[in-house]
Amino acid sequence: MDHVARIQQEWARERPDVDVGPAGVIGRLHRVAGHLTERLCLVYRRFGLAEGEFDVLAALRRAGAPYERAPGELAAHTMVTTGAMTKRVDRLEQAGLVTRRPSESDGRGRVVALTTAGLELIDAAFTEHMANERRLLDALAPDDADRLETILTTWLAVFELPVGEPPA
Amino acid sequence: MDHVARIQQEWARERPDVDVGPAGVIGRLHRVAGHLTERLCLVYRRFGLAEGEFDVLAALRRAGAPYERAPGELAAHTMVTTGAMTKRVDRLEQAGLVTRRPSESDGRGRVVALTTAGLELIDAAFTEHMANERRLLDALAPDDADRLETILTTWLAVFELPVGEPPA
DNA sequence: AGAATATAGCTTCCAGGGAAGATATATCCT
DNA sequence: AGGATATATCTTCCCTGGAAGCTATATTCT
Repeated sequence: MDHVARIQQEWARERPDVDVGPAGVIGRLHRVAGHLTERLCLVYRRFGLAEGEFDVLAALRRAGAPYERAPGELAAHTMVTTGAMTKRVDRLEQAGLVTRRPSESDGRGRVVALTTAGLELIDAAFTEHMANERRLLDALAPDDADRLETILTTWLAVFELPVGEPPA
Repeated sequence: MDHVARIQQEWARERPDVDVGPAGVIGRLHRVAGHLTERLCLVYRRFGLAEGEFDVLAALRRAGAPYERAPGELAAHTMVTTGAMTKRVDRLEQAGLVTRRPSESDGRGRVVALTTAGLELIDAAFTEHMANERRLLDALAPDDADRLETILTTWLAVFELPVGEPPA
């Protein structure tokens, strides 16, 4: 009997007219996500990074050399608003991990780029980050992990590809 | 090919030395959780509530008549600090949905209680909230939903019951 | 009883993100 | 060409929560 099951039990007593079945899946999903985030942040912090900052450096690193992207692109990739991205880049620039310069092709645009220090930091942090995720996932049997990924992929598609992939 | 798969592909190109398999499950879990939160908040907002406020009212409602709990209890139930709870209760008190009075048995303690307006609001909101969760979950086949709950229960136990249930 | 410690809640300060608007540049249309 | 609209980013203000410390009350121990 876990925390979520206790909550469901209380609702069943207080509101027997309502079906609280779905809260079992959704409640546990949120709690698992929260615990995972907490554990992942421990590794980020060892490198002096907050979660959002790690995300930005990772998005730049994934872009490949010369490790550059526009702020708007970064915002879209990391699911935050451009206002939040401005502040993240401010902090990373302050820390000497990225630079910001005007775009050559578009006077409105800026280019955010990893510095050498930023590249080295994210490469080291990412290696440990993935090892950390591996350890966390090892709590599940491999079959369960596969099945979980399949089901989540299905569910995610409902939110992110609601009318089918564009026909290319 | 969803967003998470694209990210994995980019990492595979840039960092072929690292196994990015676990990011498939963990990344999708976080994204699904984020989308669910967004959808759930839409219902809360229809009742003028933020997520945290809904959680507090729900915790009070689940307690059963007379719908009272100590702030510290509420904080533990909803996984926030007592400082955050003080401010949530401030807002709910301001809105006339809860009252706050000194505890009779412990001079240090306070008792937070639903008002009639608070009780009516959370009962109406909870009914719609569960219908909303049901709709969201209906995107999955019933078998998948069951399997998902089972796997998440296993995983959650690793975080919340690390050394086994207390022997009662 | 009286001192030391523990507990409950609150206050203060700070960090992070969202929303809306401001600014500068680009593009489109006549 | 020139005005209207669109786009990219930044700025400002606000909301929420965390961390640490404060105050009042309880409890424990001598």
